[in-house]
Order: sequence, then structure tokens, then C-alpha cells
Amino acid sequence: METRPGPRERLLEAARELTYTQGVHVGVDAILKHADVARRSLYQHFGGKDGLIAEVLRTADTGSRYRRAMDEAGDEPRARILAVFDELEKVTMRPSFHGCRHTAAELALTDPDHPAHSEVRAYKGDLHRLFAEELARHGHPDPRLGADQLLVLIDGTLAHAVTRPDAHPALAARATAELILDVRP
Amino acid sequence: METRPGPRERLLEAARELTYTQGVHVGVDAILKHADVARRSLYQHFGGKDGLIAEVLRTADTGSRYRRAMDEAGDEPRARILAVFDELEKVTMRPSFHGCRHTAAELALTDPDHPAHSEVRAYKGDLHRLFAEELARHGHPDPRLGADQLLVLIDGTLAHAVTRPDAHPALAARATAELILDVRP
DNA sequence: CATTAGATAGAATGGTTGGTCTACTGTCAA
DNA sequence: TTGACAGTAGACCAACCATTCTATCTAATG
Repeated sequence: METRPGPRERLLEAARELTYTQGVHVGVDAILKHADVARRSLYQHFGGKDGLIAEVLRTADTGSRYRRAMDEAGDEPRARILAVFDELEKVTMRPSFHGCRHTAAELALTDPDHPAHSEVRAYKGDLHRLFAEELARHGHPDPRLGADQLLVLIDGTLAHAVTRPDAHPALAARATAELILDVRP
Repeated sequence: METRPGPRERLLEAARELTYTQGVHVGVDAILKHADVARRSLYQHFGGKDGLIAEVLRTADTGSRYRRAMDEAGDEPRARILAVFDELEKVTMRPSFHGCRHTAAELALTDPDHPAHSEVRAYKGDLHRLFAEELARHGHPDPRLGADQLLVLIDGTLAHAVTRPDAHPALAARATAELILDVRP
């Protein structure tokens, strides 16, 4: 017999989808209905809406998508980094694209104590490490600054693509990334 | 006698402040109370909350702040453009900084028909024109691409500064902008 | 003075919010 | 068989939401 995922997984999946398409202010009712799960299960597993949202951000596979794009590009750091921007072009040009879920959550949740913030910070920290390592392998004179620059480019691409997709910000960012990669000591 | 601004101006000012610190999902009650204005006046002047928010974005003086920073930097396009990033460093490092109000509104309002979206698009279009002109004067080989790159940098700076202010994204973006300005045909 | 427009105060509406609570059902192990 | 446990279903709560409404006040205009 087919075993559909348990309530916890169904809740995460529904929250993943609805908070992305409708924003983090989606009602609990909508999530419950979409997950086909009892109200109680949400509070049992995640303690409340805030906990669910935080868990959604923690388990977002956005970072692994970048890593996969890198790995498919081979070994050379330059190609691996540029592959991320090629992937960004694909992502941002999809009709279903609605911006970066981390940035959206960060801006929408104005309570500084919301558990989502630390998840976003952890996510960005991970990305910074990823790119700094790659830049170091590439022989960049200042990998940490370079990684900061690349992260700004990525955040900017995802933010800008929402309002001006026709500008193809991912391509513009890719061209900028090339400039960063060509910096010599 | 002292003449405090009329209800319309007071509403705009209150909405400006509260939608920035609390997000666009602030309640109408809070705005009315903060503006010390009757409920009816809001619907009389702006038709509703959506109209008020759209007008707040339309009359945001963010663009003029960039222009002012440019003008204080003199005539040379390179210096004028870099001055914008110096200004961004000041803005993003303020404790009161909570991100870009346009980006936040764009991401928070998931209804594609919300009047705020066209205001954000108009705002970004203005900025693109501003930078493209400056780059053309500077002799950049592709002013429109260059302007796209600068806009991505600005959006990225404002987005990234919310989560990782210690990275000083404005300084990283400034260094990147220099690379864009140094591109030769 | 009478009229009119703009503003105020606040009740009322109908809907939604996140969260708690009770009652019931199925499963599995002791 | 009993008990514990996880899940379901749905009522319920107080708070909040944007909006509409009536009623009143004020100031300027005719």
C-alpha cells in the first residue's frame, strides 16, 4: 500500500508551498487545509506557526541547489561559481518565481525575536562559507570580501528579478561576477 | 498660530513611518491613531489602505536621496556613482535601518493587482534611467547593462544588510561598482 | 443666516487571525 | 484487555482586520 508522508512532513510541504506563493502571512487554516492535517498536529510538532515557519526555512534546499549546480560544472572554481548565476537565470525566469523565500521572510517578520531570523542568518553564513572556499581555491586575493560581493549579487538578483524580470538581473550579475573573478592581487 | 499639516499629510507621514518599521501589514487602526486622524479621512483621501500604501511608495524620497548624494560628489560620473554607495553604507549602518521599503512591499504584497507594484516598477525604472545616463556620460561601453548591474548591486546591498550587516555589504558593493566602472570596450 | 464641505468620533459589520480545548478514532505494545 | 499515544474533527475564544455607517462639529462660502 502507498504510504503518504506523516502529518509533520505534510505540514512542512504545505507550508513550504503556501508561504512561498502567499507569503509568511498565510493563515494557519489555509496551511492545515492544504496539508489535510488536524489543527492539533501543527501545535504538537512545531509548537505554533512561528516554529513551523522557522523549520521551513531551516530545511529549505535552496543552498543544495547551488551546490548541485556547482558540482555539475566540474572542478574549476571559476566555472563552478559562474554556474550558480546560470542557475539563477533559470530560477528567476520561471513564471513561478516569486523572489527569495529567505529575504521575503526576513523583511516580512518585523519582530526581531522571531525564530526565522536566525535560520536566515545561518543560511547566509553557509553560503558565504561556500563561496569563500571556492574563491580561495581560485586564488582570489580576498576570498571573504569576494564572497560578500557574490552574496550581494545573489541577493540583488533575486530581489531585482521580482520587479524587473525583463532586465535579466541574473545575466547582469553573472557579468559582474566575472569581473570579481578576474581580480588579480 | 502653528499650522500642523492636514489629515492627508499626517496620514502619509504616519503610514510612511509605520509601514517601514512594522511592514505593510500594519493595521489601519495603528496608522489612524498615529496620525491622529479620523477613520473617514483615510477612505476619503486614498480610497482605502491599498491606495494609501501606493501613495507612500510613490512619494518616497529615496530616489532623491541618491540624486543628492550624487550632486554633492561633483560632476565626474565615476565619483557621482560611487557616492551612491557611500550613502548606502551610511543608510544601511543606521540602527533604524530595516531594509528597502520598495523591496519589502513588493515581496509582502502577493496580490499581483495591488497598486503598489506599479509604483515600485516606476521607481526602479527611474533609478535605471538615472544610472544609465551617468554611465553614458562616463563612456561606459554598455550603459544599460551597466545600470542593470548597479541596480542589482543596490538591491543586493539593501537586502543583504538586513541579515548580515557586519559584512558591510555597501562597501563590498562599492568595490564591485568600481569594477563595473573600470570596464573598457 | 443658511449652506456646504471637510473633518471628527465611534459604533457596527462581517470576516479572519493564531491558539486552546474537548471528544473521538485508530494503532500497537504490554 | 488495557493503556498509552498519535492523529482527526471541529467547536470555541479573544483579538484583530478593513470597511461602512451614522451623527456631530467646525469653518468657510453664498
